[in-house]
Amino acid sequence: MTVTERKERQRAEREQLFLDKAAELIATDGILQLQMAPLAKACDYATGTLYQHFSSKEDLLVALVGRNSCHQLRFFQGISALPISSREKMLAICVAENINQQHNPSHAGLEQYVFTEVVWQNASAARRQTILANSKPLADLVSGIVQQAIDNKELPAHNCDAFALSVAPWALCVGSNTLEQTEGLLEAFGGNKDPLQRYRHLHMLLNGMQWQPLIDLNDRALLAEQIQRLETLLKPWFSSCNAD
Amino acid sequence: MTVTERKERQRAEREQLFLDKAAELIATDGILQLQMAPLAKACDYATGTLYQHFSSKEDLLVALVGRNSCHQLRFFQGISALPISSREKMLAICVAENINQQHNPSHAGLEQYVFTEVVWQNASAARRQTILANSKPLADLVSGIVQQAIDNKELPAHNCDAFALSVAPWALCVGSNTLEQTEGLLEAFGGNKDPLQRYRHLHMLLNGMQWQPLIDLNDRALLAEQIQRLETLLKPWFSSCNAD
DNA sequence: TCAATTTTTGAATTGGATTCATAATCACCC
DNA sequence: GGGTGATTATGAATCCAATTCAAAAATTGA
Repeated sequence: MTVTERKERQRAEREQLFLDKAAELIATDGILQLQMAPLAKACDYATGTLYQHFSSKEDLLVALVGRNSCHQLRFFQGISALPISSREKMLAICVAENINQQHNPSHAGLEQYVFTEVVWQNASAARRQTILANSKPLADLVSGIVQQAIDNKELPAHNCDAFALSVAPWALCVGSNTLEQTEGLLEAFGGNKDPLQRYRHLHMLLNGMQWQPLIDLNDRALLAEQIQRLETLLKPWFSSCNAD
Repeated sequence: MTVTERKERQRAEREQLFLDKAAELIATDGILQLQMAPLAKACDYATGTLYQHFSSKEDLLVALVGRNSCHQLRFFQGISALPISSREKMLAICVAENINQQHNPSHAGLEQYVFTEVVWQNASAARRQTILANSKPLADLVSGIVQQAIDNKELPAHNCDAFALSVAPWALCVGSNTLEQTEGLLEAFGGNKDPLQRYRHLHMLLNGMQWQPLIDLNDRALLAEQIQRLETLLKPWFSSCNAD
């Protein structure tokens, strides 16, 4: 059925167009300002057409986050293959997320918003299913790094499976994002302006997991150098992942 | 001005009524279903009256979270005074948050929602200011526990101030909540049904911070016993804090 | 008791998401 | 090439709930 295939492809292309434009509008005006009718108009389609792709505005937002996680997957796969220690890979994942957020500042806020009950429940079940399925390889990849560390005896299993262990750094990253994202929060409590702080905290956690090699938490220069090195390593690769 | 005072008091009482009823409606029907007009009606006031207290629906939601953090403060102050080690106090804070969430399941979701850009920016600046000011003593209290640990040489300062250190467990708790909150997320990746997992992760972090006494992460029975003990200790105190 | 002032009221307005009857396009067949 | 039924796109109309605001009610002070 070559006709059906073509239609399907065109449909998929249009969906990408909608998502591209939505991302663009969000980047310039903020999530708050995103409206369905103007978005459709900006893509030269009618409002109704937009609704043939997304069952609701929330559904579109979830789709947007889902697409980003596909990009992240390729990016993260590259990290997994890097010739660095398993512990550094885990750190690199975190650095990668940060690069991604610097490249697209509204994304962090969008992600936080999308996993909110209000938005999540208003997206279609199919869309939720899709984003979970898309994210699975990502979670597996991180679990894989943990498993590798366990197999290499760099990390004791602590009676947990690799996924359960991988949740700890994941939660820490998510939490750090949330706190930094909320405007005025950290400032109101005690001026946290150090962008390396989250990495210091992550290292604390990794040390606590006994993930070898342990690092000296007092050595700020070492941490700065390490993050600098990872960023330099990752940024070109990030650009190449986003070039298509 | 006794007249002005009385008016002010009545106004404050009405505000509490609105908040109580809103919490009740959210608890039964979910955040999604909360509507301003029915809420006002349920309190036997006109819609417009509601808007004399809250500049928008988002403003009301932020107020709701703010009020809860006042309750938490008294609860946490009790913890701070408990005759247990500083490390256990930090753990107890986390347990306390969980008790609070079990007692009021919609609260975790609400909190996540409220600190979202979309909601946060739609609340009035005054309200944001209030919640930050209300939360400050809470943050100070936690920082105080950290400081106490440093002073007692139970915790090395790692070149950071107490607040910066306290952000690490805070972020981990926030992140754990977010992940658990998102329906289907952890289930889709690898069945995490262990309610103690978050505490195990916290202990990993605290071990990594070198917060004495270090605990054996493999000893599940010990962890279960410790959490059990803290819950038993905290629950009566929680009830007495919510009894007024 | 009355007039000025403050507060409350809830119907009307508004903004924007979503729908759906109609029009256009397409795929297929003669 | 044109006719036909099926599929898809359109955007004005609908709907829903947040928000406003002119009028009514209550309060205050004289």
